[in-house]
Amino acid sequence: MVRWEPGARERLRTAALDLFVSRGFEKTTTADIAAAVGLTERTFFRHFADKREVLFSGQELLEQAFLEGVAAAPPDAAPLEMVASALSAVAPFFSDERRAYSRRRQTIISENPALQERELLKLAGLAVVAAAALQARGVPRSRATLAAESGVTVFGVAFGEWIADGEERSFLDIEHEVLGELVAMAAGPPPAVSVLVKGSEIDASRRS
Amino acid sequence: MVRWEPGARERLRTAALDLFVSRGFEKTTTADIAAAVGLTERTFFRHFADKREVLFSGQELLEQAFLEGVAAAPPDAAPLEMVASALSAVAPFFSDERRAYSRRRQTIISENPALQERELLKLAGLAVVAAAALQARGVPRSRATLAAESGVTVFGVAFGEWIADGEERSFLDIEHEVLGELVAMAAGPPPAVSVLVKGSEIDASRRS
DNA sequence: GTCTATAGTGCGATAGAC
DNA sequence: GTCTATCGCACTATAGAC
Repeated sequence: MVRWEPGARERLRTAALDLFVSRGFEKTTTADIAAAVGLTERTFFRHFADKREVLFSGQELLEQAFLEGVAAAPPDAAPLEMVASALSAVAPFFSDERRAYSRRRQTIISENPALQERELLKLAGLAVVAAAALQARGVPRSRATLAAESGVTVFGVAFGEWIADGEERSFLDIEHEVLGELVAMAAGPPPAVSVLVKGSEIDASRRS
Repeated sequence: MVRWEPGARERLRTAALDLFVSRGFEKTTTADIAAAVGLTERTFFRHFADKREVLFSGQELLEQAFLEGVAAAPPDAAPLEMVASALSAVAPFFSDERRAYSRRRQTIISENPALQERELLKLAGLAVVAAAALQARGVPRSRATLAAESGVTVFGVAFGEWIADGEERSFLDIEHEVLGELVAMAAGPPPAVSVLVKGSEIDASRRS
């Protein structure tokens, strides 16, 4: 007789999501989750730093794909092209078979501010590693940060559309459509932007 | 003799920051903070929903300024021009006198992931209200979201530069420089982006 | 204002795999 | 023997219920 079944991590993850769906996140205790797979609360915390983290595994894989995407862009690629490449590289994670699971998971997250916080932190982490990768390819710091954050914004908006009710386009298609929209938006207005501050009109345009 | 001194909220806020700076965020308990201003832990929680929130008051004012900025843009303004206007509208919050305080506060936040999470949630909230304001001015949902998120990205990057060591430019100047960089970056590469997915080159360009 | 549930930590003990 | 996963227990702080 084995003292412990293998794959405790995975079992905890699936049990947690099931419990969150049926009872809600806050009404599920870490002890509940552990008990559901025949483990103790203490063991839960050896696998996950905190209760929320059980919903956010696999982040490292996303980051890795993002990095590989940046690296895969052609040598003379502009920052936004590297970002586009990174976006393409993560698309395989969001296959049609995964869409139902993602929707279930996102329902839980959208109901809990604490989980939204964690999600935002993970996205921010993605931007940080992407920015580092862009810098490593010679993009200046400020521009690398901006490009990486924009990429993550596109990723987030695309994800939101991908799991929307009735949506059937592929994640990759949506990503590139959103990226195209971002580029079009930025290209739209003239570089010199005239704005209103406290009622008085000023010229806020800059040439660097 | 007064039964309680006025301005409990403010006193709690300043005492909290002082304690966080001297002892660190995690080693400061909510009871410590309350005791420092002669109140009970229970009172602390009547003023702030949780321990982290004590560092994030005044968010409503920022949101309001952002909204007013969007509203102040000319009737025919493009989405990014409304965003530029919103960015200008929040600049007065970040005067030179405030810079030292902002640096102190940010040091604490950057040392604590839990605080970063809260900060990200607040920024996301800013994007949500801004997106709603843009939609109210006729910008389509997807584009409004994208513009609002980009605006918040610019705000965040600008804030990071504003509190950087040795930085002396005004917040408004930095904001518009960063916005200009975003526009330049988007204008740079051609709309058709060729990317690599899993080793095989594909054409990911889209014309909407 | 008091009481209590839950999250999360520290440390020691145990049991199997190698 | 070492390494790793588990358990058990005592403990604090947060946060919400009463």
